[in-house]
Amino acid sequence: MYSTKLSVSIHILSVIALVEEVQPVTSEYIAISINTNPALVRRLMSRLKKAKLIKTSTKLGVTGLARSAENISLLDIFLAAEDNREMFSIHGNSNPNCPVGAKIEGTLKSLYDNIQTTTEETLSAITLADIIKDFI
Amino acid sequence: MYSTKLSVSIHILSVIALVEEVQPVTSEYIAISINTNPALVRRLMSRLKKAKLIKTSTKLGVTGLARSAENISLLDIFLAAEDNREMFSIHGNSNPNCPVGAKIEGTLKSLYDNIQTTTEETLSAITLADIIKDFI
DNA sequence: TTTATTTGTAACTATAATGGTTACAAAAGG
DNA sequence: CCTTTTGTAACCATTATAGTTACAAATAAA
Repeated sequence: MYSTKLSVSIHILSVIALVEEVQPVTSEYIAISINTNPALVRRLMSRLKKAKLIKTSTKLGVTGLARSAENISLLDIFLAAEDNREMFSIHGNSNPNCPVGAKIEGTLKSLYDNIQTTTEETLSAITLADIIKDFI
Repeated sequence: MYSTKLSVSIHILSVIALVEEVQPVTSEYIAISINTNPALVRRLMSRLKKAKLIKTSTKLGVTGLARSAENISLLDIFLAAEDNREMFSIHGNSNPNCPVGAKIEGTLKSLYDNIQTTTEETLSAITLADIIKDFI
């Protein structure tokens, strides 16, 4: 189970998408909507900025999305938000003197890689624009 | 990121599938292949038994798969192994006096439900038989 | 040029989950 | 009966998460 980083990032981007036309938004403004504290929001903002999803400026705060909501996919947000993006963990250290132990890591790796690819394709088909329809 | 429970469960089931014809297998035998300790194996065995994937008996150990490897899907194993099966966590406690905060939980829930369903369909298309081909 | 504001980040804390381990009662084959 | 093995409870160490405080650096605007 992944952390709430993706969920909170979607929340952050949604608030920005809805307000960017009107005014720059600060981490404090967003934090009030999420009901958490500004530093936590800035930590995620920093990731979103590095992933080129938002524009920020000291003194002004977030000045807007770096791309249109139609061009930001859930996969983009996921890749920006999560450190450990692999869905399943593989146990290491299996016994090499056993037919299963000797090959299990490789087998699981290629198995999981395929599943991961399929899931990421699903994520890339959904955009921020799809999501914010709910809030308008 | 999910725990290694699915990976270790696949390992356990693979060893059983390969050896069941010859002899019953004990948690200790399996633990040696995984390079861990028998209690950890039994903890997972207990789940696999409750999910009706394996047959066990005190004194003998694991007496075999409860169904053929062709009829055990990765989804079956996943559901048996993991407690928290939801892929993404949702942050609670958002501010209801904000258009986004008021609806975000519901929006994320239905969004994630759809993604989850798609991923689980992928898992259900893969069987234990597919996996153990690698070990034979 | 100065000032006020906000980002960006480091450091620390509490809590929860994970993987690992020991221990032992209960079941059951032989 | 006796021996073996499951099934489970109770710990422990480690790690990740979410939350929080604090502050230097950047910068818009007066």
